[in-house]
Amino acid sequence: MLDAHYNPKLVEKGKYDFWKEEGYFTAKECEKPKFSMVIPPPNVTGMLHLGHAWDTTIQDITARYKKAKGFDVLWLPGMDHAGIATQAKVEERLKNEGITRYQLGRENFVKKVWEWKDEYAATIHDQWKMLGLSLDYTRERFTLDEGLNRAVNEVFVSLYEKGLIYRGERIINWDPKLKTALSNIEVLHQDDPGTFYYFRYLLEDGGFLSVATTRPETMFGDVCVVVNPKDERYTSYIGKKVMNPANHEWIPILGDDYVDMEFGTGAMKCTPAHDPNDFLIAKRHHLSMPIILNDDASMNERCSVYQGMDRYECREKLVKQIEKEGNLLKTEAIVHNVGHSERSGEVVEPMLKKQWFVKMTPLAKAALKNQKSEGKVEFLPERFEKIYENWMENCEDWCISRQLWWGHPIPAYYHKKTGEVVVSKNNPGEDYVQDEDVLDTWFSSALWPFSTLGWPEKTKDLERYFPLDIMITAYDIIFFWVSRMMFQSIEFQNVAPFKKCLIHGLIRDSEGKKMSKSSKNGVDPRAVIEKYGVDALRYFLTTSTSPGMDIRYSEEKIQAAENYLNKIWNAARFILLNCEGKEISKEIGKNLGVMERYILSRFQKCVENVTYNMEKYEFANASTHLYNFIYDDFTSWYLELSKVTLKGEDEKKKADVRGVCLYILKGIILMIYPYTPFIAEEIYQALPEHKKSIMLESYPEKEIQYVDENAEHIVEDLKDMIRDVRTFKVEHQLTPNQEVKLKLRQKDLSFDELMPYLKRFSFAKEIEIEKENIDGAKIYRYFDLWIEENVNIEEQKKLLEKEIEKMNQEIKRSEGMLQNTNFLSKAPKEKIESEKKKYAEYMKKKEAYTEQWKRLK
RNA sequence: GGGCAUUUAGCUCAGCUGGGAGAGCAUCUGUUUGACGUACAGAAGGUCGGCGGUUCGAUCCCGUCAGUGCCCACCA
Repeated sequence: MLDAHYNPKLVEKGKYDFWKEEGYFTAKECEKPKFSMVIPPPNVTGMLHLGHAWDTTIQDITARYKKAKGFDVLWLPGMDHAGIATQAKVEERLKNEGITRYQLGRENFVKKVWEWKDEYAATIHDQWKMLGLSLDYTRERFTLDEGLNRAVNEVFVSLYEKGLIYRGERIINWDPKLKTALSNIEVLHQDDPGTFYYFRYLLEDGGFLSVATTRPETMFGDVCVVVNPKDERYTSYIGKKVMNPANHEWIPILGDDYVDMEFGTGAMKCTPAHDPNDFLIAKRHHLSMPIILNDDASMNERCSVYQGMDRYECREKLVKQIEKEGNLLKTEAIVHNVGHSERSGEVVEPMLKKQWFVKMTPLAKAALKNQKSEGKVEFLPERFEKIYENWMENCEDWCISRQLWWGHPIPAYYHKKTGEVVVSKNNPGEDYVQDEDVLDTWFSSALWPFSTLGWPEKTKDLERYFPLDIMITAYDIIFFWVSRMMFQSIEFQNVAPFKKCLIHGLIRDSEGKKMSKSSKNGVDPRAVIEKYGVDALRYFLTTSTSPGMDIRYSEEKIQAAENYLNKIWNAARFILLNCEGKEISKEIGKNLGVMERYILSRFQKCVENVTYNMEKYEFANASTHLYNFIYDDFTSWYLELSKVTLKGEDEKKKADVRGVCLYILKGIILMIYPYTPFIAEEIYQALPEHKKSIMLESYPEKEIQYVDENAEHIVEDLKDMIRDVRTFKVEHQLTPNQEVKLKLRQKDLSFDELMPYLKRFSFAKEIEIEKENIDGAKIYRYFDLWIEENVNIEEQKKLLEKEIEKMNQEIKRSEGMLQNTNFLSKAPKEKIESEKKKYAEYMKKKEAYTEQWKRLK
């Protein structure tokens, strides 16, 4: 028997290991249709946060639901080596020990990172377990494992051979702290305050040009000043020379359409090696491209006395020097967009460097074309498709080489003497050295949907489970990951990697701010689980918002979830207590009482609504339907009403009630099970008849033979009556259990079966049924319910007047519609019919109230 | 500068193709009814951001204005 109180800790204990050991998480080739997904591999950089918990719980619900629906479900787990992020963490740890990675050397450093990886993989496993994720551990992968490395090399070599990967010298984003190149999307742009400096550039034949910049230190790398050839102010200067006030070199004035005449002074300095636009201008005009920064963003040997100085220190000192020389015209405080490294936060420096790139145009084109075909990926919600496409349409070549040690080595080899480049899966020989860089982490993550299934081998798993049925992830990595999985899969598998893509939002703190380490507003899932249990956390995460929207963390809601689970727990306990050792009808549905017919019918509708929403991945809607059924129909009404029978003498009826209760209880816990598997399993195991685990059960199906509209109507009427009596008591300051006398006028409805219920729930001493009009002053409402108690006539009248006024308003509204010829001619038939019905209902009620009002003398 | 989303009860949010405004929490009143006080019964609370338009009818569709949040973008 279930304990008297729901205790999440006791309930959760041992279940995960049980499921895992029984092999319930393992996908098997079998007769069933397959349903496959892969976990977005978490970085091995640290703890999982609430965002992970949310993302994985949605997936777990999906996996468990599909399994219960009869699918052979594969949910493949794994982790990401997270190149930059992990390396940075390990370096930081070493720094605390006073060691740098250079002191360790590459090999030893990488060994240290593997140690780190093992440590954090263990933590992540613990957290997956804590969350109850039904992951197929027999197929777990790591982005840096051997098999995935084969996939990476295969893809790299293939793309290179197709001309879709190239090595080239271009302006890339340089992170001076981590000393590596970054791709465009690893740079976060933010508005920072800055200064716009206006300098005097002396002309060779007298006079000067005013040129403005926010980065004076880059002037050491300037090769010209550019003006728009259409700019009449400057046309005569083109071809002449000006003096760079930083290094006093004479540089030419060129004309180029790129320059915006409206902006600044209309004359722009050009630093080809440190600005993407300047780079393009320099290319057009065949100019030199001097680099002036070292890898740590200090000034290099081209910068005279500033050599070795940090870029900002140089900026400050240089401006002072120029000012001293009388060439600083003015300064202006501005706010401008500055790129920061996503990982280190450092201001990114655009730099001319030789790197490896993926040529995006052909790949993006194919991906976009696929989205217009039958094989398109269905985004949920739909709007994210546009965001994805928009990015695909505008993306630039992807810089994939990183100057790191932790990651997939680039399968490119250089001849020691000739420098010849060989791109190959194997080392071409002793005369060659391998490229020292590694690949962007996302290069390997992009292959995740098929590399984890064994590709490039033709494995059974790949054949059976690919493409995936759904990908579930947050909107902040659509560009990083979703888009890249798409074009790689289309390129190498000729098909999109998944059929659907369910996008969810981000979790925010209770104030609505993004959770982050720096603002220290992060909530540790483990603390929440400790306090409320994982089922409550899972329920909160998956029912608090609609698809695509952010969640605001709310401890109150988690508390509410726990209360809800306690409610289910107690309902189950009540039912089981009443069934223990008693006779239970096996076959329900025959000669049932009206209450049982009612609740069975309501339950079918609940199953229908829940299933409908589960299929659409509308987990919040599905849970709301279930919640309403459980709270209102089942526990607040049916279980209370059923006590009438259970306390009675009729053994057959009692057995029926027990049978119905068990049937519905089982259905309820099967529907709540994907959300809250632990409590569901616990209750399931307590059922008189059950399999070894709830994981072997099937999802409830709607059973049409139990739908009974008539029973629903009858019981709704009864509920109305009971509510009326309750309200009456409150309004007259009677205690709820105050005994009253009821008289009611029997009309078309047969109340006989309802009498015991009405009596018990109204605390009626007696109920008199009048065939005719009743002559009396104590009348209550339209059910023709008379309540003989100390009724304040004036108050009663007022209440009735209020009701009548309400009805009048409804009638007025309804009449307005029904007398409107346009409505009658244009509105759908059903609308008109239902409106007519409503109208009749209002009239009937009004009439009854009015009649009663008249009796109140 | 583009784009996406959002504005509904004190708070957090639902509201499914236009047809009588909902939930949870909070508030107030009452309840030792034998599953649950982590509960039960009731109550109060909203000009659905503003203004136009379409429609017989708009929280819902269109336009516009305003507030909020986010994403993208090479303006020195």
